[in-house]
Amino acid sequence: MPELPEVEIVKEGLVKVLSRKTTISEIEYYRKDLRNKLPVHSKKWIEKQPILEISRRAKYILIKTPLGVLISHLGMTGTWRIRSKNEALKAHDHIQLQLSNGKKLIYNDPRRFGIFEIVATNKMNSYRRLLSLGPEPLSADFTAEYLFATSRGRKIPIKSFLMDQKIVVGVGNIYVCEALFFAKISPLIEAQQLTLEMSVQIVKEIKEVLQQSIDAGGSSINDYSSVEATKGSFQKQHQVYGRKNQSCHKCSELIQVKVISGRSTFWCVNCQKGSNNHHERPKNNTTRKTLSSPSGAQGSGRQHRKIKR
DNA sequence: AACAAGACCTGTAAGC
DNA sequence: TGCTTACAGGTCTTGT
Repeated sequence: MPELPEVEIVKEGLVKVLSRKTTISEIEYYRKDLRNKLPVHSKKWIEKQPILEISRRAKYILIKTPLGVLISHLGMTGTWRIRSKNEALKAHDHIQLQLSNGKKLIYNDPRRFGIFEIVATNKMNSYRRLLSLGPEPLSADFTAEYLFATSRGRKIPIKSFLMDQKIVVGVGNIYVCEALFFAKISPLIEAQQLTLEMSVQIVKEIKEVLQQSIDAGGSSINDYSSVEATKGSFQKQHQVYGRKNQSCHKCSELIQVKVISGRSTFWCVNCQKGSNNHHERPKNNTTRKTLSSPSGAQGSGRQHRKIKR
């Protein structure tokens, strides 16, 4: 479920609930593992300790105390929510954090692709999952020059390249499709075919689409929601993701879908160049980003919600 | 080293 | 209606 914008929203939700004053008084598990075995002995590094900082690195949420850092990755279906008074546990509620102010935080994760680990604070710099991650896409380190240089000699599709967390973090299947649409570049071209000019476009559009999604509260498809259970709305602005056979908002061509390295990939063969797909017709670009104007975006009206009788 | 494909899980929706 | 299959926001491992 969660790419960088969604993880960022969840992290902000945790910031609102936790602080130096409000600590985690107790960590409780309702099963013994997610993707990793749940940490038992190191719980004491977190429990009753002052919260120094809550941050995000890539798709990981980090809750730092003097002794330990609690690490949460949401996998595909992980959520954190506040458990209201007398609320019964639900299916797939795996972890509960009792807070010093009486509130309870619940981690729910049907598919259990998530991660929940505790690392000694003084060993964080050698924590394996954060080693060899690429730059944050919204940081100044993620530049066109960097993308151009790292893509030399790489034959994998640009789409797969951008989803490689060693290259750049936080970009997943939704936002890579969206960013490539705005950059007008086919997901199929080899990474090494990028020109510097194309790199400029891609970097610009990745930053823009991620920031706009954060501003919209993320994309809520199926079950994603924030800690306070609010839904994001960015899915309403998706130009290609999840829009198979619907018409492109820019040129009306039908949106294509193809599996690339195991993930469904959506794009417009007409707007996105390099699909070894001929016509490069310089479409008169009247509608650029319909994004900022909620009035635009509609196009063909119907949303990809099922209306099943 | 680089790349593709499969594995890990469960729920939901589509297809028959 | 009910059974079967395909697919889902992400890593991580295995094999070529």
